[in-house]
Amino acid sequence: MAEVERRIYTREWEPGQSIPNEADLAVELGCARVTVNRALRTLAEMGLLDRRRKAGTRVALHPVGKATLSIPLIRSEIEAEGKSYRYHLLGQQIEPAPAAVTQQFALEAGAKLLHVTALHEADETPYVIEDRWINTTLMPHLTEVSFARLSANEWLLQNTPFTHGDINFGAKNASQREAQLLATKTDTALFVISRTTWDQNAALTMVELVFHPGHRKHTQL
Amino acid sequence: MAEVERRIYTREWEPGQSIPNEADLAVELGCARVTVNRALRTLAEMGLLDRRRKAGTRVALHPVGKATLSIPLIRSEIEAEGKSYRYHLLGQQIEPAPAAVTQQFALEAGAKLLHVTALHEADETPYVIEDRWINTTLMPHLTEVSFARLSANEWLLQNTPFTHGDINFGAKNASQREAQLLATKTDTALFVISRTTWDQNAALTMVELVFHPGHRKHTQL
DNA sequence: TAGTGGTCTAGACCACAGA
DNA sequence: CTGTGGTCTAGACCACTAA
Repeated sequence: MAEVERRIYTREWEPGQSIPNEADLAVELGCARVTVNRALRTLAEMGLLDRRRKAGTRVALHPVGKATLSIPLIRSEIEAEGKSYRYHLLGQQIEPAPAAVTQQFALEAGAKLLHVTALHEADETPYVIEDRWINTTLMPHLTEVSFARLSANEWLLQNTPFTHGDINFGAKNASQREAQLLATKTDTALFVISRTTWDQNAALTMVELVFHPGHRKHTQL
Repeated sequence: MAEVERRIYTREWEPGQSIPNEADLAVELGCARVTVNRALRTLAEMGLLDRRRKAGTRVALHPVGKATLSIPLIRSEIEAEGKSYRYHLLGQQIEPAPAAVTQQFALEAGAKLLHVTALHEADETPYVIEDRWINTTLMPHLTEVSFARLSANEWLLQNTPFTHGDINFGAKNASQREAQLLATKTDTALFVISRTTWDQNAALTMVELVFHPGHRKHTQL
């Protein structure tokens, strides 16, 4: 793997260029084909190579960045920064959901769903607002859980298996209420993460996380 | 792999629980140990398992989301949406860099560096502002390249090998100039990606991408 | 120190997709 | 049709680290 990486890096193998097949490389490098396969597969996952059956392996044209973002619990995220965590439930009620939500959940317009809003604090200062809709038609027992102590974020992650999710990163101007909760001015630019979590084909929950001003999500390439 | 995934998913193996070791699993499932290893390694990469030598393999406590974001060329990103791409160079000059930049580049304050600003358009409407500083002390030949036709984004990605990068996602209120370029109002919340690219220990380039209002970066979990 | 995952080998068959 | 990567096997030694 190191040798192949070296050849790519030194441009001995140029971007777009086809490299020898696994069998040949194994002979040349004096190792088993499985070993070559493992190395090339890993490099392909890293985005340095493009592999296709029959067509062979090529050096990726654009060393396309693949950033892996970890999406931890909000509590873990805050504690990882060495700050104290505090949680306030702002509201938990069954109410008619907006169209954007019922549509994702494949329910008729105006269906009543569980709506949970909460504020997470780091070192006694507002960190993020959690605004969540939960599809109680799939999880009716959830109407009896109180999120006063344990956040919905945490409860769901620990108790609800899911198969996949959609995430959107964006920005929005703070509404009056958001500004108040996050101790900032109306219209301040806030970083927003929206997430929908699915189990098979059914949407379980949608959440919007509105972060305090200046918050940045960091990752490595 | 499917069988292990099933056991995790059905809670037959609960979060935090230790699962049999590779050798035992191989016997139980009637396959070779390497095959078990491959499966468990993949599941660990997906975040479903935690593996440690001697300590064994456990079901991950928090099915921690790992979203992989692809960071493509801006042109590719726009063309992938089926829109036409257009590029305008706004400025390209050697000038004293702000402290935040010289610090990252490990240069003395006030060092003169190449500063490139450009606007990328999708379907004739502003898409993103690219504001870039390039460490010309490492790439002196770059002072002679014109980015009038080909964006620095594209040129660098194709010509400059790098080992790693830092990415930050955030939000900012549009400055007057940004608002004008993106055809919006001052103070509108804009989604921002900042990236620093490194070769070994040396920072090559820093770029801030300020997207048009409403832009969202999407990915799957 | 011993148990676990990490990695390698030589050989084999298969599935896919380009030519 | 056929070359390529995808995957599997049985067996082996090693490196790390928790007990």
